[in-house]
Amino acid sequence: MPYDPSAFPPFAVTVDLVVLTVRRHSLCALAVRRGESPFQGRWALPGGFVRADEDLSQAAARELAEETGLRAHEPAAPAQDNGAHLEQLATYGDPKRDPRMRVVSVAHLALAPDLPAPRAGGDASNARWAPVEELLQHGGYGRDGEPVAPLAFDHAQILSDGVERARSKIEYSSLATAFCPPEFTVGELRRVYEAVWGVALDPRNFHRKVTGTPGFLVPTGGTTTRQGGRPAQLFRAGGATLLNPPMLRPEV
Amino acid sequence: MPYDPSAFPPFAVTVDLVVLTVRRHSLCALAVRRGESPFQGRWALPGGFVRADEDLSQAAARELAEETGLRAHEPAAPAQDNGAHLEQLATYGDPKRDPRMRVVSVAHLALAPDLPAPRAGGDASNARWAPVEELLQHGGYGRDGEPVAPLAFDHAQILSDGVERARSKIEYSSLATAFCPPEFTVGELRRVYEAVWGVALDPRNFHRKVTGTPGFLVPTGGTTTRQGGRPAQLFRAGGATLLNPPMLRPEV
DNA sequence: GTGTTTATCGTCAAGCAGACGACTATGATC
DNA sequence: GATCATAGTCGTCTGCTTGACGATAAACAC
Repeated sequence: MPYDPSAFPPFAVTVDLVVLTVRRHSLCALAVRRGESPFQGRWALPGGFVRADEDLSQAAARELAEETGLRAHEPAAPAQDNGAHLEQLATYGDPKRDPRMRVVSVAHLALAPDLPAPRAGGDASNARWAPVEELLQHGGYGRDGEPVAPLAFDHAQILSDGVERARSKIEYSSLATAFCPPEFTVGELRRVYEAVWGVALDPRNFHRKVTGTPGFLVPTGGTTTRQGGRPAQLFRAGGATLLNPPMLRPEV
Repeated sequence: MPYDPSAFPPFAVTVDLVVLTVRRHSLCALAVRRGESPFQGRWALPGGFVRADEDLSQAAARELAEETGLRAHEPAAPAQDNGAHLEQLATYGDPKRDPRMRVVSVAHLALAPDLPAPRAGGDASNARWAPVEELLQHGGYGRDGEPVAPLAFDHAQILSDGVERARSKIEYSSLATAFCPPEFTVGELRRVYEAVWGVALDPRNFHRKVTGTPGFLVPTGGTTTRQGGRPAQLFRAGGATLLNPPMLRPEV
């Protein structure tokens, strides 16, 4: 049976990125300022159209590289290099989500270690790392007193879903190491959990949990004092990707 | 800036459904036989094009109703009525996944109680409930000796992802009740877990766990002997949607 | 009545988590 | 150099949850 173009309505397909990192003890997301209508001048999640010959994950990795310079590695591969974790999040297709046309957006979630400065096509003033609470509180004010308008389109919903995915996934997987540099200390990993969950964790119990889980952390032999205080052992992420039993998120 | 149709390539967007139920102590999925090329005569997951004015979840609910007659309720709503649980699963967009054209499919996962007979547009011979292992083992043979060809398109991958989602989600949520009728016994719920996980669970420990979790099960006051043996209390699903601590899936 | 089936309650030991004391090793400050 | 602050690491104790499993209860089949 030949292909009948009239049998289906045409859609534009985009990828949007929730890029999360931990900066100054708080969970931050990458936001870019829109240069075009609609929502011109408003902050939005980075993203763009999927090309005709591209897979969705390829498109997400390309957008991630364009916005941050990060290479992505697939969920299967371990976080050995300095690339970012990238996984599909969810797809958003409300008919009215883009006033111009029918757009279906496949959102992806990227987790990266603390990065230098963002770049959006070389224009730093149009991209920034912002604490997720700041991006999600509609009508509040940012650190510099600038009024924070709601994110463009349905990006607040997407960001919220991405944050929730990250919060729940570090419970039962070793994904939190994606926020860390290749070598890190137990304390640095704990501060990642504390920033993502917004809670304080007991350093002693945390240390016992992560070092007692086989395959989670592999000591590299080195130590560091970059956090001050007593030198801490350096670890790499081990091969284990699933934490069983999971890390328990304290009740809030 | 006006809308420029040349700025993006057009896609067809479909929804595919992984409809799971528990029948005769085994996890089964709904499969339909394709009447058209490509993959004519092969089994596939039910699905169809998203209409021009439809949201993705609306399209999934419409397809579900067309194939099974089930009404869907959103994840937020409790499973009070006899509808099915429906949630978005993942999106598949490999450029070559459909040989005819560029199709992005937003797969959804539906969980339903054991149903009468399937109907695919009224044609029962072209729809069936099949154990998921049977649908996933490429080149095996079904119960009736009929050779089982691999599912069409990338539907084996989609089904596999849906089964894995269901298996993991009943660990930490009350989702297993979606496989049960509105009123059910602890034993029936246990057999759901056993079928989905493919393991045997201790009836006594299971009973202690589910009845000891506040808000998980609400006794209706009634009893039943439909399973034989001593009459069992009937329960409805309680308001709790998250199980904390989770039900532990035994190592296999 | 006896046996079978399923449901439900109880017991016990092992393991894990939360609370928290104690000690160690560095840099900063006086 | 002594003292202090900071951060890391090792233990201890208690309570809760789990897994294994014994025992009892209430139906049906014969």
